[in-house]
Amino acid sequence: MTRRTPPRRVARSVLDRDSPDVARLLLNKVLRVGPCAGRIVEVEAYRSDDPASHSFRGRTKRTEVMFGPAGRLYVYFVYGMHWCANVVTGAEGDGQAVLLRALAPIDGLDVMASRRGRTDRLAEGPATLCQALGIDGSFNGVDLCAVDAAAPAPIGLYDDGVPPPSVPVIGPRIGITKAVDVPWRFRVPRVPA
DNA sequence: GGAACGATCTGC
DNA sequence: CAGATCGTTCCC
Repeated sequence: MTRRTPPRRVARSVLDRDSPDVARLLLNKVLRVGPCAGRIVEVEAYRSDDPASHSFRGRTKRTEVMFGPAGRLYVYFVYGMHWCANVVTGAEGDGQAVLLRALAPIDGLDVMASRRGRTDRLAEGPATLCQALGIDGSFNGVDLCAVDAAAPAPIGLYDDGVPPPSVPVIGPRIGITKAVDVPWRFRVPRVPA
């Protein structure tokens, strides 16, 4: 993937809208955590009026960040061993987020490979993505749209000029048991060349 | 206080 | 296809 423009941070205003819309916009954006970076190629949208969402049952200690302002990272622990990361979207109080499901690695491949214990499929799946980038609970709530001194490592969401796909692959979300037919998973299609 | 259940991944 | 493994949530 050729970088077309110098990377610049994604503006918070881009994220301050409905998560299914933000989900499409996040495709092909770049997430950087320390020395590692990758292009976002698969995401899922969640909303508070959505039975599959953590925010569906209202504000709790865990979902506090999800109800906060757009642009922060919502990190949660699941299945007793995995971390998953979301970008919070919408207005403060909305309880919306976009789950990051897969990245195409750009920088820090060696670090990612070391953390993953393998050299292929470095960031395919929400939990492996977090493992590859070193994202854990200490990253919960960090701001992706500005330098966050409280973050465990330099982190941010960037636009390097590569636009979202005009026609993303759309499908149902993975691993949920409610609202299983809602088509809020979005993926960058495999490009012809 | 206790139990059920995950927005998953890996290896068999 | 089942096991790993534990925080969060909800019910008694």
